[in-house]
Amino acid sequence: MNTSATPQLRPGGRSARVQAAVHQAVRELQQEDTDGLTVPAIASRAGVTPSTIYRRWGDLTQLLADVAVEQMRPDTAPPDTGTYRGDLETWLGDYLEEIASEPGRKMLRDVLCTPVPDNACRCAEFMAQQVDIIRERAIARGEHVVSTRDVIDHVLSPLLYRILFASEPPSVDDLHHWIAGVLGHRR
Amino acid sequence: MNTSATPQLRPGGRSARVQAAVHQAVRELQQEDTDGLTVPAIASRAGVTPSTIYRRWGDLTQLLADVAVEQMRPDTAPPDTGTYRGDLETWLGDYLEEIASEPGRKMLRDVLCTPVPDNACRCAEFMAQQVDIIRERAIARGEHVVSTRDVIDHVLSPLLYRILFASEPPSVDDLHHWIAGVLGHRR
DNA sequence: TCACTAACGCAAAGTATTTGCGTTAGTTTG
DNA sequence: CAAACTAACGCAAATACTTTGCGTTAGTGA
Repeated sequence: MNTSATPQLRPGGRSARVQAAVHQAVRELQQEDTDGLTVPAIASRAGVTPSTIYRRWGDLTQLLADVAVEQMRPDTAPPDTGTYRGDLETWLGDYLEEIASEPGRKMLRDVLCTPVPDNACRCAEFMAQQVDIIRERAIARGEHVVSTRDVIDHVLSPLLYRILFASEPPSVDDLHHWIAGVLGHRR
Repeated sequence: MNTSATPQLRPGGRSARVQAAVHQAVRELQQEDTDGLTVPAIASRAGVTPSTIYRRWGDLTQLLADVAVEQMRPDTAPPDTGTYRGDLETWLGDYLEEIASEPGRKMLRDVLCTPVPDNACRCAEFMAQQVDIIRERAIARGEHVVSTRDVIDHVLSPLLYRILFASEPPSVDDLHHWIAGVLGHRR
């Protein structure tokens, strides 16, 4: 029932090994089978029994959400292009490309579809962190910056709205237009 | 397998009655049971067999998405408060309250969690229609308006982003701030 | 080392999902 | 209007997934 990734180290805890095996099994099967992604299949691949997965994650959707959140965790800081605007355009461009792809959209759905909102929050924190890194770097350069909140409200939000609700993902031009918008008006 | 609501009228089609019964059963059970919302339960309540539902909708998630989309369809035009800003603040305020509630968030999840993106698109169209009605009314009054696209990008998008990804829904002040933002800057 | 606790494996029981086949209802054609 | 046609439906058997009780095992603290 523990959907979080933080293992509580009480007497009988043995979480790390099983969690790693199950997560890896999910990632592998997601690439191969595309379709037959079931708890028994994951359990078999991970070398555990289905009941282990059910007891630990509850059901398939929560396991998939857990895996998706981990895959969304940034593994590196946004590339430094030398300017605030350049950093935003580059990182958000890469992010757009990644999240607009079919596996990317699947990951987003996996995260959003769990009844517990915690997973989506963690993704939001990841994204805010990246925007913050870009912002701090710009401040160190002496550039004029806007709040991370404004970047999220007026660039990341429309970007994700389009990907989730529209039939076509936003273009890079849309993205640059939104960035120009937040950089243009003050606060 | 026909997940859309438009019934194609070929020889053996008999869709309308069963669809209505199943949709109503889902809505009833969603209020009562909260939890035991299964295909067999829905089928029993609707007076059909489970196989009917599986053949027609594929699985529970697609059925729930279909029902959620129908519940999101606006039944009335946004109230006319006399001004563009007032109409936006009132309709978006009501919308925020509705969609930030637990059943509202559940509906959003149901719509977004289906692999076929068609459902979410229809919801986006519903929302755009409402914003457009408000806009046309303002134009008829001779008011200065902004594009529906800008309202969606800079008001609706952050609103939905917060509801989906943040731990707290946006406040009415946030909403008014976003509306003031789009009404303030040109285009 | 020993006691303790939570997680795990196993297997049986309980549900949900899929599928083949016969039947029924709605549509089109003559 | 009647006959032919087609897709959806009901039924029931087969399959697959999920839940649960109980004994065992591995990690933790004393």
